[in-house]
Amino acid sequence: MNKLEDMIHHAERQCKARGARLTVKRKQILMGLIQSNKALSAYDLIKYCKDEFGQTIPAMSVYRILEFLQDQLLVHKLNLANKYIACMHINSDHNHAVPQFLICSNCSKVKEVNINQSTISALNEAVKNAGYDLYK
Amino acid sequence: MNKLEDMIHHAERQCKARGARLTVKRKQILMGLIQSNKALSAYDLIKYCKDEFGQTIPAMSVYRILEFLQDQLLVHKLNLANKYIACMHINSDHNHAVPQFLICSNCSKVKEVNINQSTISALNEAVKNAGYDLYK
DNA sequence: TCAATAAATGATACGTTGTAACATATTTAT
DNA sequence: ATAAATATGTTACAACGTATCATTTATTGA
Repeated sequence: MNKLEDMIHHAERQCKARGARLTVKRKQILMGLIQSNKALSAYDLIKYCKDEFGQTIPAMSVYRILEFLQDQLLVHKLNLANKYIACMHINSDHNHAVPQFLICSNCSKVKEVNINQSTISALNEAVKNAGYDLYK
Repeated sequence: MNKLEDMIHHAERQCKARGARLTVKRKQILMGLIQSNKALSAYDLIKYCKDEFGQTIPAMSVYRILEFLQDQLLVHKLNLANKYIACMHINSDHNHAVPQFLICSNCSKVKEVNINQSTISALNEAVKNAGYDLYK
């Protein structure tokens, strides 16, 4: 199986089903995120499109494309970092819970996990009982 | 008990023990991080010092101060985001394991957790067995 | 088919963030 | 008190993010 092709194909059908268009450039950006397998900045993706497809896409367009991909639930934005990662559930039919990320402070590895609200609450409670507060 | 004062006091003794100086400005930056209780950017801290102490600290100085505070194990840097948080263990004597952060993709809440290497390895293994790769 | 409309992308300009290089001030030690 | 070390300031610039307006490309309906 080719995971990349699978995911792109699934993304196309998902867009079509919503009456949205997965244009060439949008597809390229999405491919960049899927292939890189890590969180990328908009400018990382500009570089990727330049290197990979010889396409010079202006920053503004990349930001708009990323916004579009988020709306289509194909991409997550890490607000803290202004970086983006492909949703790991693109080609599955999981329901999209609130995504959370484990981020290594050394190497910036990111692990997407879905944690349901009750678990979050429990964690909150446990931390509080231990005499700490969650960073907010 | 006053948590802030405790932590500052502990930080001062810790610096002195290492032959380092916790100057006024360094203390102010550290206080900002402790009080805010969340991850801050250098420019957030410039604003904090301006608002709180009427101090105008140049960006360069803030970056250097943050580097110093990291060296003293008083502050963590979230490399992915170029933001900084006070180490939650400033006034305890826990040994400093590799810090990890749970970051909410919506509101940017950050939870610092210490996970030992064997747990990380186990997580890695489990994820792999499930047919996924950790984002890197 | 072809104008009218909507959707997508491009260009320009500017505010914010991060850092390198060099200069000054402050502290420490002799 | 002076030299050396430490801490902070200044300037200039590169990278990142976005608002505004302009242009191109796709879709629709007579």
